[in-house]
Amino acid sequence: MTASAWTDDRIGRLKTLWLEGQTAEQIARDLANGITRSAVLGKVHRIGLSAGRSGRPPKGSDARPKPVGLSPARSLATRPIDARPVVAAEHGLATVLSVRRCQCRWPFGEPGAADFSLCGQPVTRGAFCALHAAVAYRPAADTPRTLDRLALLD
DNA sequence: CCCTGATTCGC
DNA sequence: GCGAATCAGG
Repeated sequence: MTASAWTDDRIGRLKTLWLEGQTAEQIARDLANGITRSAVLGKVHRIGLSAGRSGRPPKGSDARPKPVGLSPARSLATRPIDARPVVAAEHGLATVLSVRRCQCRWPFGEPGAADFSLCGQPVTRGAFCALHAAVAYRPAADTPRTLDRLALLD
């Protein structure tokens, strides 16, 4: 078969593992083939993920140290009023910062979004609860039943 | 020094 | 679009 062909299946695994918090090297190892961490990173970036982890700030050529134009007189009473993201945990019961080792880390929504959350259910296998583990750690052959259950999640 | 990820270049 | 190399940060 085509050794390096990023199909939806592999991309899905890539996204899941990446959002799991797995390192590029781990993902590369999970994907197997001839995929190295560089290949994983390249795909991850092109796909739209990346950014949010360590590494390097968005800079390429110009450091842009903010030359001039700084507002001299700014209302120092600028209220740090927030948009009140109280609606947060609508899908999951945990956040990336609050989730514990024993809680399911299945991602809900887009990472970085205000409503992004994690499942938070008791972990059964690896980093997920029984239901999500069945999807994340698919044994080998994905039964249509498993995918059908996924649809029932939401 | 090690590790990580991010960005950029070449194919 | 793909991978590898390189750079930068922790």
